[in-house]
Amino acid sequence: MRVRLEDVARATGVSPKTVSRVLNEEPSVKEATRQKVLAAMESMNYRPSPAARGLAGSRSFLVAMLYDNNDNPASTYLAEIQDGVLDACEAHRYSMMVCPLRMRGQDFLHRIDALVTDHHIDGVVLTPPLTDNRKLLARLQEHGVAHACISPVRRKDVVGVYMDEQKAAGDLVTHLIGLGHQRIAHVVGIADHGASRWRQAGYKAALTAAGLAVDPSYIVQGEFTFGSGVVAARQLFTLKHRPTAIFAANDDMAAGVMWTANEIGLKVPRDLSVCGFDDTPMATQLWPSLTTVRQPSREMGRLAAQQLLEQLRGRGEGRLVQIPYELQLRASTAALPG
Amino acid sequence: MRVRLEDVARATGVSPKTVSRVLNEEPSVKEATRQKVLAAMESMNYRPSPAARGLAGSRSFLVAMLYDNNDNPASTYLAEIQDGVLDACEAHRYSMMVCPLRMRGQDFLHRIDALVTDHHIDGVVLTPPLTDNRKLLARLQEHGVAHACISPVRRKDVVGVYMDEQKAAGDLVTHLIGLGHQRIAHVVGIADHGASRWRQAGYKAALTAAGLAVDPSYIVQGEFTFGSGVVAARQLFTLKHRPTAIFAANDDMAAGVMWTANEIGLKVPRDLSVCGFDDTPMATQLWPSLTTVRQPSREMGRLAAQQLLEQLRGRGEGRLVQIPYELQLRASTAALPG
DNA sequence: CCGTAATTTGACAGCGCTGTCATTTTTGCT
DNA sequence: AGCAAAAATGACAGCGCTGTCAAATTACGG
Repeated sequence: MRVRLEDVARATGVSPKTVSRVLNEEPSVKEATRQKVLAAMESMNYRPSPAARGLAGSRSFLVAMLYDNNDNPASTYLAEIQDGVLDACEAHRYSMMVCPLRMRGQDFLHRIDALVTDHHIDGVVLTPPLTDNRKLLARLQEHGVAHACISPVRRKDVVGVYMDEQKAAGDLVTHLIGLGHQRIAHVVGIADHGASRWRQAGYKAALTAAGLAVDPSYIVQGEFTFGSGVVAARQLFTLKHRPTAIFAANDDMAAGVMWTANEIGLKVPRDLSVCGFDDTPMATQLWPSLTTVRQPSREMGRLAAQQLLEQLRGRGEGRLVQIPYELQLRASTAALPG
Repeated sequence: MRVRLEDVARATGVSPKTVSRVLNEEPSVKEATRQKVLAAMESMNYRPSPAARGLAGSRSFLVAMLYDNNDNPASTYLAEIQDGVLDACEAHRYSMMVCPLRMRGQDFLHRIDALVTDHHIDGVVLTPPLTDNRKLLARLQEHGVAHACISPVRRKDVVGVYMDEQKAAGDLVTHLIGLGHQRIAHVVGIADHGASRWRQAGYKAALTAAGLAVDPSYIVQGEFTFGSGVVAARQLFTLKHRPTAIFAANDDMAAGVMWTANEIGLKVPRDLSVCGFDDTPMATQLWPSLTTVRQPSREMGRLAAQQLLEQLRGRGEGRLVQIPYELQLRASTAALPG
């Protein structure tokens, strides 16, 4: 049979309530009692029932990881974040649910409501592009559900992690400029994702800082997919003055660009430098290997969840942590010949 | 405030127990009553509390998706399966937990115990290579936890989905033979994974069927990773009679092979045909695009979960479904010149 | 050594649902 | 119409825990 809190109480000679107090790390328990109870829990291998705790108490010890299922079909990026979130949850004895949201249409707000009323979720971790959705954030606020964001930029009043993507993108483009490139194109991500905005801003800032003009015909819209990278590249390759370098807003699109270069017989990096963003596993598996920006996704997931849990514990704790990025200079970028 | 079962009961003029019966689709409820209750549930927007149901009843409406975290760091393959499983769960109003298992050492069995005692899991979906682990299966049996497998081959007494991987691998190799190749090498996956065994068996069978000898020096061990593909390829490329075609047991290793071919200046498919297995997104993103076998992972996840849930509903229902595979003949394989 | 405040502990009800078993209603048949 | 069997419903306790509030214990100052 299952070991219950009551059993631990009997074994220790205290009331169930006291055991409950120890379990929940409430302060008003004498140290000696706490030790006795903890020892008994340990030796009896007591494991509290999440269902009972959720039903009786105000907390469910459940957090959800939310992601957009429309623009992110099964990416390694999300899988890594999930891994990190799961890690942090386990460390704090929380459970995690994953919750894909179809962000087209409005019914995704109902899913939030369902999560909150059905499962009494204690908090959520938001991944881009959900972090950019005002309505979503507002609804969470309404429900009083704590949330942490994995965001491309700093936000006030929000805990989680962020990376200075604009600066990272800028550094990448500056690197290209340093290699002698002047005609540098940019493949933008999905328009209303913050990530697209900030990466593009970094691209423009770097050009401007180097005294180069921002040529609108060198900026083409993509949608973060391999296919959209192909389309964008084809468009860029028809330009009279073909770019000598292309910065794609993520690795998938960069892969599309490289694929298209192959298709029309351009040699990377001899004829064209290419760089991406994210450092997905693919980056090192492409030939030539892809210059990109490393996002430590797993770690970001872990940290975001950790901040969330900290906030849940202390109500008010939990910070917005900045994650350092790291340029990965690989074989897909090279000095402009001549 | 929350709408409870009792509220629905009061509104309908029946006892709570009857509403419970309707909720759980128990047979002994008069059709008229059922309709009344369902209508009330609908109009009051009643949503049962999973915590209460789990605590009071014998079912938790929770299934877990188990995967091996050691040999599968955040793959798209698993992400797609997870997506499918989640899909099926939602359709049946079940919740899903994800549960990575470190299959080295024995403590992963404790994690199973924990899942069962803590969360009262109703069933689990097993992904390879967990499906090959006898101890794991035995432990699940012990706990009386239903499970569905996503397996490379047919198994008796197990529900889930399977694909005839041996035949698929055979077809792929037969295709190479048809293109005129005779020196066909094989990069094997992790030794104790069923998938490795069956794919290798298919490779050998196809050679034998075509009257070709199986040359042990053409069979090299890999471990399903890109890096191991690189290592394997380097080894194969040092052979006196270099193979003209390489069948890698999955796409990642095939990518490694292609990368290495690039490295030493071999042109694919002119100098070397390469094929993989799985049809991950990468397959179409490589240059040249990779010939491989399509595994409909998402669908497999969905179906496996569906069979599991069917079994849970009917206790005894639930089948082992065969999934058809599909050869994807792409640019990485070509006829042997001369 | 006593009174008062602070600390620590416990009694008890109840979270929202389901299992068990008793009770009522309906059905089928003579 | 009348009876046994089957079908439908309900009463009630309790799943394992926590919130509330009261009781017991300890600490402290004079």
